[in-house]
Amino acid sequence: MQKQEFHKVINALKLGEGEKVKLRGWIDNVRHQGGLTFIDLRDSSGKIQVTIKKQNLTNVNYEEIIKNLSREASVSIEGIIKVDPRAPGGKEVTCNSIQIIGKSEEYPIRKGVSVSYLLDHRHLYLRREKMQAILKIRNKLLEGARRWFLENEYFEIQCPTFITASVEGGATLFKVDYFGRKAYLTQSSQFYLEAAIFGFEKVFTIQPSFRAEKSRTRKHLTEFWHLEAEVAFATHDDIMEIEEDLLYNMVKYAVDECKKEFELLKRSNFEAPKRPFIRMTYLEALEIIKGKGFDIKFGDDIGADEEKVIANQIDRPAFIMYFPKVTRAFYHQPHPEDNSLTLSSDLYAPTQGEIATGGQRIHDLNLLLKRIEENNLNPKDYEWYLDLRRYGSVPHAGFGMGIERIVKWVTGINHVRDAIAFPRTSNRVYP
RNA sequence: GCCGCCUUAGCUCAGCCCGGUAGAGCACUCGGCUGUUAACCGAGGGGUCGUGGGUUCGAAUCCCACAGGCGGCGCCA
Repeated sequence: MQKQEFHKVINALKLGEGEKVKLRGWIDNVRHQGGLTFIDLRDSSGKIQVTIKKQNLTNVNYEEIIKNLSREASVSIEGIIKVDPRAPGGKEVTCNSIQIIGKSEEYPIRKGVSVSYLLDHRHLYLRREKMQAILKIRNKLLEGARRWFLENEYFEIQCPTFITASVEGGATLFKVDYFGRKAYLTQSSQFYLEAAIFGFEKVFTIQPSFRAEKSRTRKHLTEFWHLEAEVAFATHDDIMEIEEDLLYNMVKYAVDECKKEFELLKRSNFEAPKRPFIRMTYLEALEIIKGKGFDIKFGDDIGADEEKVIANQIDRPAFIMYFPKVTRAFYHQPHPEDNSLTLSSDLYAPTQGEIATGGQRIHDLNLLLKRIEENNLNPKDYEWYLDLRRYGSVPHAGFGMGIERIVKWVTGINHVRDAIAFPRTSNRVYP
């Protein structure tokens, strides 16, 4: 298309009475009124009402053009800004000339359609204001994260999707046929990040992880975006401080940059979390949960109902520290004062629950081998990972955050599948 | 993997308990309307009631199986 000067809707709304505008975008809604037609014109920046009056059109005849003004048709228009209290937002465009760029068939997205219908039509639902707002906030959260990593001199590395060994012995991996060999889709880049710290020291990655669990919850996807970091010489305390500073700054950035989007989601009262974040031990968490009448004992995992107890009573993110060894994967560093505990923590967001997990990794070769055996795993599966402890091993720590869970928390939506453009769940790989 | 609910017009649902072969709203088509905000008013077209089997003179309706979807648990980020 020839390059032309068009206004963005957001800028058109700043102009005064009588100023000329050229706009292009999509018809969000249309209302015919005899010789008068209203369209809500939408572009990537917002919506504005355009009035098309029979006598004002210079380029085509009115009856001919309104036939093709269906929802989601793409159009370019020229007109004049008019201040009018009857228009949404107080301003509208009186149209002088209109051109249909692309006609639209009967648009399937309407009020009152079901959740599964919207998921089947996600490729079209994506253009609705609500989805746009969520994804813009997601975008700024990720931008905020990258800015923080850049300011703090981290190295961004990209890790493989095809892998051979599991990070968490237990979690279910997607199996793929790799030219006749068995391979899997990655569930975490942690081991690769650990390899990268020997040289880069502070590294991070933002890429998808895959879990072949048929989870039917509002917080699980089979393909989710995983923000992971690993830091040489860092302790468990250091890594919590890093998680806190990162999370605070990425949320603050999104809140500052997306005022309009938060307003649209009716979430203007959401603020960047207060600091410092809460730090409580696993044992303290158990006491709180017991206090609510739950029967839970040392060594038990914190289940969904128990997680809610904690999530609903915190006013800012909270670390739950020092999980028992029996609840954690083999690579976690034992607590120096209590060998049954680990130097690890889950990070909970208010009302949401777990959004990140981090901790200190075992850097001693013999201890790591011992833990592999205790977990009935085969050391041969972890040869290259063990190698990292053979050549200048250093204490180190890292964490992983679930991007969609953070988006869900920040935007207040009630399912992670709306926190990503094209969600993948156990029974959805389309569109 | 387990538990619960749902599946009837393009979409959202009513009808099912107490069996007699279907109805509303929205969308669509046509007509009307110069101030609508999910516009409105009038008319019209549109359904082998998820699939298979069973009971019955007769099944959307009762029974069984299967499939798909949604919600929750487990698992986790």
